[in-house]
Amino acid sequence: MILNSDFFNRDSLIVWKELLWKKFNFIDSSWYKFSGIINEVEIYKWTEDEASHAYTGKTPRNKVMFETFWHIYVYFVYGMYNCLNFTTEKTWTPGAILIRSIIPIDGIEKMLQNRKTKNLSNLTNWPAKLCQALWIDKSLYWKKLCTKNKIFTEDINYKIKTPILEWPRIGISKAQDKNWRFWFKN
DNA sequence: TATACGATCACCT
DNA sequence: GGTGATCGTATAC
Repeated sequence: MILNSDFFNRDSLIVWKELLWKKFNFIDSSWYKFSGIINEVEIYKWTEDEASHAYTGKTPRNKVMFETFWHIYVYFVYGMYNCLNFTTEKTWTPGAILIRSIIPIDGIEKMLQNRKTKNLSNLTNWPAKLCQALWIDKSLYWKKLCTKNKIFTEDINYKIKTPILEWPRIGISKAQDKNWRFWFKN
């Protein structure tokens, strides 16, 4: 079952729980298919979250968080990396879930090529590595998560068996008291 | 118009 | 464990 607008049009603190163990699919411009199981996320939530890009208000970069849910928010960091987010929560309520890690399923050959590595365990297990492996960049900004756009999330009826771990988010200097990073071990 | 810095990673010791 | 790479964005002037 493909996850639709109703799935993302909810509180981020609810969406993340159901997003773990879902399958992320991305088919690139040459119809090459990538996919993987989402196993680590972080939540960025208005308005009480100082670490969120949306905290200080709407800007050209973050406006997709304000104006949509069920869409892609890609941003560029540290001069060389991209990070992938899904927007959540109703329009004008900016929320996003950062996809920090997936367990690769389809397209592993090309992921290895894109990342210039032979190390499987090092392939898609951090946000910027994930984008390198799948060649995700700002061209996906504001795309809707649906099959027509060849980028979507899918419920494949995995039952969560592994305990979910909560932890402070990574690489931020503000709002470190929030345990809004969630993941499970492979 | 100028400046400082970040939701990071790879490579070095 | 420490550091350099590298540039879009926000913010200050």
